[in-house]
Amino acid sequence: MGATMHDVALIAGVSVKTVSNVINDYPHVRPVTRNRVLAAIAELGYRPNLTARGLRSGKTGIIGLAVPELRENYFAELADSVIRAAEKHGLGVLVEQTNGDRDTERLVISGARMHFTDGILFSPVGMGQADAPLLDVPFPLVLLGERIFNGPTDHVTMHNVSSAVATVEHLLSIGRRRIALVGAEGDDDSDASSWSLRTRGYRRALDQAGIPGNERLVRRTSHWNRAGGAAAIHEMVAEGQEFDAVFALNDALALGVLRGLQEVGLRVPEDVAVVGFDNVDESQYAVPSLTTVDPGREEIAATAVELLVERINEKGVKAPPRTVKADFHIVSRESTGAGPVPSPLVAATPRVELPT
Amino acid sequence: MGATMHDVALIAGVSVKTVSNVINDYPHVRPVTRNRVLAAIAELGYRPNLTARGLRSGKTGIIGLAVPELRENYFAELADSVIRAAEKHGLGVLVEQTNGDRDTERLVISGARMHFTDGILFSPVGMGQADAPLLDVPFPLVLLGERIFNGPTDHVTMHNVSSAVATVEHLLSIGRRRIALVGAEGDDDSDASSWSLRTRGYRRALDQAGIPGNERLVRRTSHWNRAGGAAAIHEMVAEGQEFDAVFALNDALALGVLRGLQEVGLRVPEDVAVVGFDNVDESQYAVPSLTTVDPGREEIAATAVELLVERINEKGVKAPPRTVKADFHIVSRESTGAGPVPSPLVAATPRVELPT
DNA sequence: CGCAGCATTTTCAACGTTGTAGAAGGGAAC
DNA sequence: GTTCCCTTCTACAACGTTGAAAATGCTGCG
Repeated sequence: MGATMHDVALIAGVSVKTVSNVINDYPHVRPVTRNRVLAAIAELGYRPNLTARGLRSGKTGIIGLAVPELRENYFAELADSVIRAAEKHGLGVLVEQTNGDRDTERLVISGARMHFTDGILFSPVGMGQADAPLLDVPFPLVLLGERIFNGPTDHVTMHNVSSAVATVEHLLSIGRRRIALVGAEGDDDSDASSWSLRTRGYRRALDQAGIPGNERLVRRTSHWNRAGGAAAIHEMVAEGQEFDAVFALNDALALGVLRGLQEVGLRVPEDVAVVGFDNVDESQYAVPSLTTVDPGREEIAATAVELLVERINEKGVKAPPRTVKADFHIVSRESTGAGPVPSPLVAATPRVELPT
Repeated sequence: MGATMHDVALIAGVSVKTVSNVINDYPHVRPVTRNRVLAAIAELGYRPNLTARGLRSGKTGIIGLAVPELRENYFAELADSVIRAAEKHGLGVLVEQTNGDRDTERLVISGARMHFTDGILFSPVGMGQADAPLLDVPFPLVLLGERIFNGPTDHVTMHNVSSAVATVEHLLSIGRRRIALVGAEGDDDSDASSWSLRTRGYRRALDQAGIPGNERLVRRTSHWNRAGGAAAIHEMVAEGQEFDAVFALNDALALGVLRGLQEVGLRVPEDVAVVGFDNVDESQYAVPSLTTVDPGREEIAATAVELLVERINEKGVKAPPRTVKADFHIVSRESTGAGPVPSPLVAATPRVELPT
């Protein structure tokens, strides 16, 4: 197919190593020689074979990103940010979809398909805390999300509890007292999943405000999508529950909540204020625009890539695993009564936490 | 880092080639030997080095996908489909973002960063028909979209004109006569861009119905996003234009149109029916749910991957470039009067899908 | 017993690149 | 003039794998 270094060397009348030296900016090459080589490269349209280079160097310049599904807005936007962050390090990103399926996730980190990559950013959804030992893999791996804590790898996550506290405080500050939570996944919020952590923040904020919790206002949903959010509203209304605010555990749920409220004739924010979580692009275009928690997606992506690059470059160093939590803020929009201009509200806390 | 074939050979007491033979299921290996090798592989946790394999074989098993931005729903969903299609062929997908920038797009197909891939799926937005010659690259390339036709490569695209005709016919069939178009990008629709083709379909359908076109109802927008769609509505209303339907050239615009209509107090679909284009996931959850053209994204992705795989595997064959257009259908939902429950629908060519 | 025919395994070279070692050439210092 | 150093360039080997071809050993048959 393409010309090789050998062809270039032949035309330029030098050794292949000299061609290599020119390409890699080795200092001791005479300008005359350099130009001759560059001319030959141009003439042949030569491009270095990255596979061969990768074999020599032991690196490919590619990192893997394993997420559930790109059609979920949050992960598409995360991938977008990761690709941009990786580009700054000169890295390409190979995207793998796990569908949130535990077996697929395990396959991905088994390295079965990922051996072309220098390391992997992994956002599990199907695997849980019990699978933590499986993360002890022989290649650089950075964990994203909330499914597994205190694993053997670096971990980038968000302030789930404190941002949920801040969210509820925001709702309290605009006078709401009967605040529903939409998106619980069970009755036991003692684990470290997103829903549990955010639910604990919700309960803590109510406690601190001296407001008695109402378990009828803590709604489970079959899925974290718009249908789930809308269904939760219909259920609560059918039961005759009274509420003046909804904290949805992600934006997709919140958008469904907005739809559900419209369908039952409740006004937002006059009758019910709504807050989501994730700050996906879409939230700012909803009707009304959606107040939401920006969990620091850009920062999460940039940090994750940086940690991975460090692990890749200092392979020998068996430094202890690090955990980083991104700063969050609440983006206040129409669904909680803010004007059309978004205004950041609450800011966050320390970033690096050492392993416990 | 990892164990090599050589290590396995040493432990199993065979040559490296025998290890290779076991791994590649070469038939003439004694079961005893095979088992010994497999045991050694298991013991060492050996994984073949794909880089070395790639160097030998000249292939990497990775294809590139170059799209504008993953945060645009359509491209996220396209990437999702492409990754799934590629997986069926045992291929990984390296995703590159061009931001729709012409120079970045040219860089991507120059092969500067993509040399690790066996071929590229390329969805240009910044480049245009004039850049067609640049697509004559020395590696397999499959073109997606409408920016460039009759180029030197395989091309997968959609039925822009006829699906736009069908869309307008759908609006006519429910009694609408003053149909606005939102998303034009200029006055000259003679080129082959998405907007031009769809706009020509719009005009043709009106012509065929004997309805005089009203250029005041053909609206340009700064961007194909929700803000652009909403702004177009506000402008038309401010100008006092009368219209009973809107054909938005993509779903993002259509969602903005829905918002704009609500803001000015027009009901959908009673006062104004709305149709979008793309059938992104989001469209089915809008309020009201959005009637839209499904341009056959799944089929486009699967076809594009297949064409690329063929080119990769028959590299010598300089077969003439092929063009494939995916089947489309119109998905009828609430924004044109379809109820939430499957109801009588207006047919479109060549297929119609019932609302979900 | 010798050899063809086959199953099994090995040796060798190659994919395209880069690190290591060192050779060739020129100039400065003695 | 000799020695030493510096610049510039080259030869060789190696990264881990696999195709081609050759080597080994066994079976059956004349």
